[in-house]
Amino acid sequence: MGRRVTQRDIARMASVSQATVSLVLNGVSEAVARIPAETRKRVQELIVSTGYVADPAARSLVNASNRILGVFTYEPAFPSGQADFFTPFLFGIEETAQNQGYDLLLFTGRATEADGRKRIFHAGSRLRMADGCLLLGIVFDQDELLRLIESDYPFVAIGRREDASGRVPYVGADYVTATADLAAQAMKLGHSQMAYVGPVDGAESRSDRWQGFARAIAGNASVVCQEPGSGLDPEPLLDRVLEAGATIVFFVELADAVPFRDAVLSRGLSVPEDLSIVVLGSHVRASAEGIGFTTYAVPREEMGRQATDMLVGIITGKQSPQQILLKCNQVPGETLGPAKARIRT
Amino acid sequence: MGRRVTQRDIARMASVSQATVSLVLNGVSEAVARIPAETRKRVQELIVSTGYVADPAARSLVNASNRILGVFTYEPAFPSGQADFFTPFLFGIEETAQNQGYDLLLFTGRATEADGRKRIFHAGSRLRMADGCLLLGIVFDQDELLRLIESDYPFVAIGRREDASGRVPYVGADYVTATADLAAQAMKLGHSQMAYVGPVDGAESRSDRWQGFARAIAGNASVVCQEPGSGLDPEPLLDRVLEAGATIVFFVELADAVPFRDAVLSRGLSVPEDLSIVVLGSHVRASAEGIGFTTYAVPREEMGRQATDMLVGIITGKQSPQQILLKCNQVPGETLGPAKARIRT
DNA sequence: AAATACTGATAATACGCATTACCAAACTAG
DNA sequence: CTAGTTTGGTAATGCGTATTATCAGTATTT
Repeated sequence: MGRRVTQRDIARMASVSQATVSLVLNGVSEAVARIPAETRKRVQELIVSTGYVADPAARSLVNASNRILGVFTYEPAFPSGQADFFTPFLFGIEETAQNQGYDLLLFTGRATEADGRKRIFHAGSRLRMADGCLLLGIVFDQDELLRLIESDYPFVAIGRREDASGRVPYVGADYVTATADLAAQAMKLGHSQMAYVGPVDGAESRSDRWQGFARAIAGNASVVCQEPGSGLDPEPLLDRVLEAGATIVFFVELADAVPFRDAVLSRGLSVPEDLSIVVLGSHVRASAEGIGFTTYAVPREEMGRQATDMLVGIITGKQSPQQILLKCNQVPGETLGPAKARIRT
Repeated sequence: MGRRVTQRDIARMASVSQATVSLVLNGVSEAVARIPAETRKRVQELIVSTGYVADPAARSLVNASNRILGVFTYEPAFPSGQADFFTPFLFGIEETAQNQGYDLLLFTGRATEADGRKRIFHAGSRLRMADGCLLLGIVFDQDELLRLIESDYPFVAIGRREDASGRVPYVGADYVTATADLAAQAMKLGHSQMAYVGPVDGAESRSDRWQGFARAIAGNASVVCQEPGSGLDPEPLLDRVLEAGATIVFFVELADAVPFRDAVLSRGLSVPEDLSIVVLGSHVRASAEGIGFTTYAVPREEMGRQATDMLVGIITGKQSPQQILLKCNQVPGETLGPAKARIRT
């Protein structure tokens, strides 16, 4: 490749000094440096015609902004499994970055041999090429969060993070309230024997659901069956659920709910007449899949948008780091109905 | 931002020079600089204990490379409509970039007021932040391609491009052969009256399909019906197809084929007994949608991978720009069957 | 005519790192 | 004792940019 054009090249062409080019480029006010309109214009034109762009490396050496937002995903960003999980966030991020005039730098860093996780900090990390960074993922690394905070590097997490003694700026989804609302709705419909399929602790997004659920039913309904979820065989699961006398099943993962529903139907039972099914959060896709599960929509695009806005605000100093929870909208669906006297099998 | 540890800090602590720290850090061989094991160890320990990481900006200033690959999409990258189109490419690109140790810079640039298209070159373009660039999209801008080539900037297009007098490096899909194969297969099954739904010119990917199709059937079968496709009302389309006496319909867009098939079925006809349907290319998703259309798979991930590899090769000077077409694998499906005496309606 | 103010720049410097040329001291060979 | 060699480093430099102090020349005021 023919060497990149530098300010010196432009300076030579315009018969001025490199300093002048820099001053024109950054449009400094008359107060700090006087450059007559004529010279200014001459340099400007060279800049445009050569397609010159300041080298981000050199700029960040002298502590200037690059109009680049970093995006780091703890789990591999694209590889298929995660695809549907991350892409909605990226939609929102890209849209907002575009509006704000920032480009996106996707950190691809490889997973370490040690624990198979990606690391933000590692020899050769290009984190500082970006003016700030968005963090996505299910599970975060504590030490890295601390280090980010201590180094005062602008960043925003997507998803609630109570790590690092609560100093992590984030835009999350209010799983607690949304889940509690669904549970309350179920109780109003007469359900008192409930099953819950999914993890009850671990990442915030998991434990929040369980807590919202547990608090809502406290005293007025009981959990007769609780399973960890994720790839369970639907048939034995259904056996246990019916055995326990549950009239409704709450699923954390849509992926678990789909085969379960099939199992219910193929056993001659109907949903929600005989058994109600509720999914705790899903993306827009869920409704497009044909089956109208009762659930709530996690506003992933909007989370991406607001996180990006917040990050830009922090970078430009117009906003201080915050912690925001967005409301999840209820999706009525067709799988939640009134409780019915239990059919013992 | 609290100042970070630099090589100078470490040098002071270890009572050596900054140069020595750099030499130890990069583990240069004895041949180029002799550092006794003792000193080496002392410095190493300081590096570890301080958690020092070389500033990527300073590093790339020296190496004249940013280890960043740009990604430019002519159509908006993520916004939902295009989502499923671009993401498979991005999977492959991300995977390979990661393996090669490059990060990805997504150019978000806005569409111009004038024609609603995005531009690579515009005031403030950060193209040159990347060491090279991947180009995605259906329709490219001729002038910009020329400018890229003339400026000797490393880039690779995804999808065949015959613009700019054939000097565009690309990794494309062999639509011609794949389409011709399907057409030949159809003829072997006795089809001679064919319908073709989709554009016959415009972008290479469109015209390639038509040409592969037209050449394959030349003389031995005839096109009794040709429609532009894209959001056609399926009912009238079906009328015209049957009217014309076609025994098979080729669709460029899966999105057109799905409602068409529904229309056929709801009219009491069966596929492929009464009418065969073939889709000219689709992503992996197609098969997962439940309906097993006869088609061929465009290897989008692989295109992304090979394009990225080529780009890195060009940047590092280990490879010269090339033009590559990848084979599309046939997907047998269940919608292509033997031709049958036509039912006149 | 001398002092002062303004104009239009530029030279110099720092940022953090990699790299090369060079050097003083210790050691060895003759 | 001198010349050469090896050891263990260091000083200097450049990468491309932003920024500040400075300056030569011209215009204006006293």
